[in-house]
Parts: sequence; C-alpha cells; structure tokens
Amino acid sequence: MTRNVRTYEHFCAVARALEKLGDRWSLLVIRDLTSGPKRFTDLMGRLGGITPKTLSQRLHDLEEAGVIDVDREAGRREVWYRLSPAGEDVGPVIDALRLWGMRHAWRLPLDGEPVHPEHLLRAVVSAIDTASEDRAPAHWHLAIGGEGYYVESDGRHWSYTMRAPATPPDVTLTASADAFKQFLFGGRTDGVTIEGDPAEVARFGHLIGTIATVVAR
Amino acid sequence: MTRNVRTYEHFCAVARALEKLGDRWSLLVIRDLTSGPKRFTDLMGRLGGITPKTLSQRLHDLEEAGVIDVDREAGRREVWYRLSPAGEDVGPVIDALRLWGMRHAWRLPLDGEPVHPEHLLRAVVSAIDTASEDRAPAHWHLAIGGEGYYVESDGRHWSYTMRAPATPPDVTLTASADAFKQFLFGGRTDGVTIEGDPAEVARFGHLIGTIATVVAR
DNA sequence: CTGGATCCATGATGATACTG
DNA sequence: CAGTATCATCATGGATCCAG
Repeated sequence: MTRNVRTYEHFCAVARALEKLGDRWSLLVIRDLTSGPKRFTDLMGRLGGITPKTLSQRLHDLEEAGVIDVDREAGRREVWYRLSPAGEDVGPVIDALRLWGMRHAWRLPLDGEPVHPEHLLRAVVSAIDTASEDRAPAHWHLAIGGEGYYVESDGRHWSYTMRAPATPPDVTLTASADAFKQFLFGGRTDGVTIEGDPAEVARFGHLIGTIATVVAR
Repeated sequence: MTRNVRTYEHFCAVARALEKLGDRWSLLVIRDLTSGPKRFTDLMGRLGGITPKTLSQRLHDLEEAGVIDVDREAGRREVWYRLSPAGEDVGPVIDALRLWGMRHAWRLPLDGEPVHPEHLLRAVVSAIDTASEDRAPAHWHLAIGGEGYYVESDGRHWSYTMRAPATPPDVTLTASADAFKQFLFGGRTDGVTIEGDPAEVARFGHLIGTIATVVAR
C-alpha cells in the first residue's frame, strides 16, 4: 500500500526489478504460478506458512506491477491468478535462484517439512540441464502421489512440465510422495515402481544422480 | 538476528536461496560488491538510502550465510568486504534481475535521482549481449567523471569491467557523469568526446542504441 | 466452503544522533 | 572509518471473523 516508501531510488535496473519482485513471498508466489493458473486457496496450500492477509496483499501488488493477471468472472465464485507475459519473464530469475540455492543453500528436508514433488523435480531437472552432457531426447512420466509429472529432453534442453508430451514415455515411475523423496535422497526403491527399457531406466537412474554433483557438500 | 523467524520452511531450492539472499538490500549489497571489495563507507555511499544499522546487519547476515568474506586486519582501521566464491555465484541471479528490470520496470531517471555510471553501463552491456548479434571483438574505454570503465567483447560475449583489458581501446569516450547520462538517454553529445576509428565509433553508437530494443516501452 | 478482511502483537526497517 | 544507540514507523504473522 505505502509502496512508495519501499523504493530504493537508485537508477539501476536491478533495484527497479527488486522494487517489484523483492518483497517477501513475491517470488514464491510467482514460482507457484509458473506451473499454471491457481486460485487463492491453491496458493495458500502450496505456500505453507503465508497468511491470507499477506498473500492477498502480494497478489494485489503483483497485479498492480503487471506481473500477474487476475480472472474475476462475474457470477463465478473462483478467482484465478495467472502470470502475465511480464510474469513469465521472471522465469530466468527463479531458475538462477534455484541453481544458486542448490549449490549453496541445500540441505536434506527436516522432519515434517513439506516436500512438494514439483519443487524436487524442478531441482532435479535444473541439475541435469546444468551439469550433464547427455541431452539426447527422452521423456519420463512420474506418477507421484496420484499426480502426473513429466520430464523431457528435446535434444537440447531438459524441461519439466505438468502436461504429458505427445511422445510415449521412455521411463515410467510410480510412487507416493514420500517414497519418491526417499528414492531421491537415499536411493531406496521401497514403494517405487520403475518401468521401461532397461537401458533407458539405467540412464534415468544415472541422470537422477546428477543432482549430487551440483549441490555443494 | 531472529533469522529463524524469516525462513519459509519449504523444501525448495528457490525458497532456500531467498532465505539467504532475499532480505531487503541484500542483493544490492552483493551487486555493489561484484565490482570489487569495498569498505563500509564505500557501500554506504553507493547504496543511497540505506541506514548504517541496516547495512551493518546485512553485512553480518551475508557473512554468516557464506556469501561475503570480511577482511579485518589487526591494527588497521579499515574493514574490507568482498564476495566469497558463493557470492560470486550470485552473479547470474543479479543479471537475470537486471534484464527483467530493463524489460519491465524501466523508466527515465527522476530529477535528482542519483545515477551511477556503473549501473548504466551494466544495463547497456546486458542489452547488447542479449539483443545484438554483433559479437565481434571490441574494447571501449569510457572515462566518466574521472573514473575509468571498460566494455569489451571477446568474440562471444560482451562484458563490463573496471580494469583496463590488455588490448588498446577501439573507442574512447570522455564525459562527466551527467553528460554521459544525457548522451545515453537523449543522444545529446554536448560535453562528450568520442575518439577512435570512424567505423568503430559508428558501431559503438549503433550498439549503444541496442538498449532501446530491450526496454519495454 | 472459498476468498478474503480485521484486529492485535511483534519483528524489521528507517531517521537521527552519537562513539571508539 | 566503522559502526552502535535510541526512538519511530512500517511490514508481517497469528488468530479470528465475515460475506457470497
């Protein structure tokens, strides 16, 4: 509201960007909108710890900043929030933060700390795309906790998506959210089913291990 | 101090990075250390608007986070702050923010708003490196307000530095800080001296104009 | 039930002055 | 030069409440 107090008044594009994106929670709201439009309560559920007051204010600020668009259709209860084109352009900022966080601020999940498969998978994909030379086309289907997640390489880059690519998967993994976490951090395959051509499954296992080469020990 | 209150407690590398880098002023402190070690008062001077209390706290937090190293030599008054290797790795985050700020949060400087040539030049270089196909080797020497700034292309990327490259400059520009600002924003060459091979000078003028293609209008 | 708004407590930041 | 001390203000979190 009193946003004019929160400017830096530097003539610098970095400061200017931080005036719009730098408030607490703002970049996490954008992070959670990169996978598609969400409602207020969807965001509340993902942004564990945020209060409705703060989320409401961030959404207003980001709308005013032109970073998100709000769909309020008359006669419909739900309000949908989605990234504007400017909001989509924040992607590289979030990717850079993720990579830095993996390298320099990584730790195993605390007991009881919520672990969302999407955050885990984005970290894995980011590690593979950064640290592996293997970019041959591939498509993995991961069914985690009943939700479908997809990882693919188009031959040049690895990417993460929540919609199935047109190609059939080379590897299919099925697990609960907790079993998947155990698999990633401990290599334990209890409760994890992996199917596919053995060579592709071996490649999958090897690439998943790439994350260890990115995080600082 | 009570930093444990300021965690997000998400298992997500983005949130983890923001816990260490996301406080107000933190990324601007890092921005101003990317051009080399600085003393407390150097930083106070560049970070217009920060209070000594906040700067002191940010420096402590960033030291504790492993992002900066502090040189306190016994028997010497000055304390020098410089980026640690983890701090140098924040560079891509700041570059991504700068590009976003140029695209989506740009405006002309307000009257009286301090304009540091370094911030201006970094924006120019970022624009050229992002939006121009011309990457042929070059070296520009800009003497602005008595300080030397250097821009060069190694044939693949444009970069900014405060130390002179080994090669002789293709273009030399001399101006006061204000005249340089007028030159960049209005194309006015009053008080600006430009020397060099005419073809290289023309190329310089053209590339400087690249910034207009990056910023959103 | 969703999508918030309101009230209060506390922590973070700012303004100003001052010190080893 | 490199901060600290004090006081004021603002932003955020926690809990609760409310309208459609």
